[in-house]
Amino acid sequence: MAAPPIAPQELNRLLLDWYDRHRRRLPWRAEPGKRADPYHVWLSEIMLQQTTVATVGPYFRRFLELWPTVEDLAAADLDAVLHSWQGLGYYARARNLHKCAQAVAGRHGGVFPDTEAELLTLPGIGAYTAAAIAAIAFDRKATPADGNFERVFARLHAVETPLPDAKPILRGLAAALTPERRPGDHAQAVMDLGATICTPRSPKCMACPWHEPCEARNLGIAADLPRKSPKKQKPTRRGIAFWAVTPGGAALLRRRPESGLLGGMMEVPSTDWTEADSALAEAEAPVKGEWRLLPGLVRHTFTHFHLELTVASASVAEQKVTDGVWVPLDRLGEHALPTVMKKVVTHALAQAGKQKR
DNA sequence: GATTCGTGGTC
DNA sequence: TGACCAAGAAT
Repeated sequence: MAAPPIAPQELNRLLLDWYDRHRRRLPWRAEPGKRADPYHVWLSEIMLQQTTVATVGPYFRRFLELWPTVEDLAAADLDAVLHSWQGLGYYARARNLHKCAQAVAGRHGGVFPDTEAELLTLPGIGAYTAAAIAAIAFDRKATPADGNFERVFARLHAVETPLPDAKPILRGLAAALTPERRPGDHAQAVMDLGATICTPRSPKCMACPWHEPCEARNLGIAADLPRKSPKKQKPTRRGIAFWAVTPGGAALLRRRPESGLLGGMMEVPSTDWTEADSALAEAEAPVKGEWRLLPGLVRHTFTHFHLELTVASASVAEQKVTDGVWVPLDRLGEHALPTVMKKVVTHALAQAGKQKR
């Protein structure tokens, strides 16, 4: 049984009417009817990539305190940017953020380009983010097809093709509904709908402005869409982290390579992380010492593997190291430590402290 | 086109 | 407890 036909204009009227009444107040949004600051929109969109609104809030506010304009951000040290980004994850975003700020400050005199095509040329801005900035900051007709869009339109049209194969189909369906009038509000309306009503689990269909025309709801399969292709299971990698502390109370950290996993962030030196069992390999330690394995494990899960780190500890004299820096324990907070390394530090301090007593 | 890239919350 | 999930981009 096909759902009763409904004109695109009517769908859009229902959506915008709902949005005007239920619009979320978010730190990066302008007051109703006003144009948002493109710098704020860009910064928020980068932070929001694969990251929840609740997590982004404090980071967004902190970045604006530290760097009120894109030119301030462009003039900052990359280390300072990475440090402020610590805990947000996907650290390539922070490196590209800095690059992008420098491009905007340099090429455009601190003014963001206002077309999708130009935005797309900037570092860290892909198809989604270019469309989002064009629509939200400049009210241009663009379709930022994020996960919310995919879920909402998969349900509205009962698309049963699993993701990611369904992406181009869903993007087309969304684009067909993008209006000439208020395209920015339209985009934010779909996102708000996806975030608050058309949620992944237990969608609140009774409160949805598209309750009547939604094909998936009419079929009773709204909560089952979008379907997704099965994911590969994550392997477990293991390694030894070397916690070296001097009598003066300084620990050895080192900077990770600029690209790849946790690129540019600081770490407790460790062996490679491999799927093979890891024995205490003193030859791989960053400095010589009487290394002892601490009890327990540090567990952490990345996007595509589980990690189990065993921490080895040694008390050593402060010495020159080719690759690393000695950091006083009370100044660890000044360095850009990803969450997994904060876990290592916490575990090392707790267990090594116990041993001493 | 498939992989690589974090983290915290939720059920 | 573990798998899934979140306003994706780069390679």
